[in-house]
Amino acid sequence: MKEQAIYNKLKENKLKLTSQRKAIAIILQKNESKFISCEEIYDEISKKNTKLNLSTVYRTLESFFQIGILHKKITDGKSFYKLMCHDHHHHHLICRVCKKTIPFDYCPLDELSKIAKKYNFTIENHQIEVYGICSKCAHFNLPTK
Amino acid sequence: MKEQAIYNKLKENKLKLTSQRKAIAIILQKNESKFISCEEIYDEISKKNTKLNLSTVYRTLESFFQIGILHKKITDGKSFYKLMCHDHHHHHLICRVCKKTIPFDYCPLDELSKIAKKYNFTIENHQIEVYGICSKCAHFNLPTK
DNA sequence: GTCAATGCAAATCCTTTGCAACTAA
DNA sequence: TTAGTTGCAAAGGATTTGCATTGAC
Repeated sequence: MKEQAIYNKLKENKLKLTSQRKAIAIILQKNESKFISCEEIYDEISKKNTKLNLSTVYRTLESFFQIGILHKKITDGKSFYKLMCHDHHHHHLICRVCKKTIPFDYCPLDELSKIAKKYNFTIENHQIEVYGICSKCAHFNLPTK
Repeated sequence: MKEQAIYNKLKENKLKLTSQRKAIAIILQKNESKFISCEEIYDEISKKNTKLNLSTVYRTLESFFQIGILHKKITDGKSFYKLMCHDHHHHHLICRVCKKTIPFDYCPLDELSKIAKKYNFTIENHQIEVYGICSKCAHFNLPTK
């Protein structure tokens, strides 16, 4: 998702384009390929230029999420966000060391729908996540936690 | 998982069988088909008979989880647990209203493994969860959040 | 000018921890 | 007897909130 696309989305949703939101959007873009936490974003911005408050980061990420430009994901009781690449539907391989995500197209939704139908269950959404170690981190061989 | 099986597991792992752990095991069994939170377990026990402390519940569930008799799952920054039915590998349809889980056998792990191989990614575990509304809750028609 | 967004500090929610007292084995 | 468990109260981490001030439109 490009910077301009983000700004347009904000406008569409009547959210003002503040300097803080710009800064956050830029960090999100830089990390387009991985989930990052509020704190990481906060640190990366405040160690450089602009001053901003942690709660602003929380509020901003939450509104970005609500207008549909972010993926959100909670691990170990902590929230992580990632820019939508609003292309096609996909799922991820997620490296537990570097947190990088590798998207893949495969999705067994047809199969899942059949199963749901059998139980009269109405699917609203689904999550398929494959955790492990990416090739670059393979040599670290860190313990699971 | 039966009560006795739980007690055996405790013994195997040199965990003492205390009255608190018994009480917690019983509640877990009563709720075998759904994920429940520490607080729910705590409430259900303390409103009746035995007195016990919330931190005991936290500690107990965590050790139960560590010896492999519980599934753990974090939603909205809150932990939920559920007894393992230590049968075969499976995934769940999860009702967002009543939190009930419907297990199903289908698992596309072969397909996921192929994908992982392509990226030299080593799979450690995977999660497939299908959220929605079960047939019993269908008429509630509650908003997503 | 107006209303939304921000900073700040305090509050909240869930969970963990230190330690002394207790209890299953 | 004694190591593992518990209760209690206090601490911790992540996130949220109230409110006065600021800033985008």
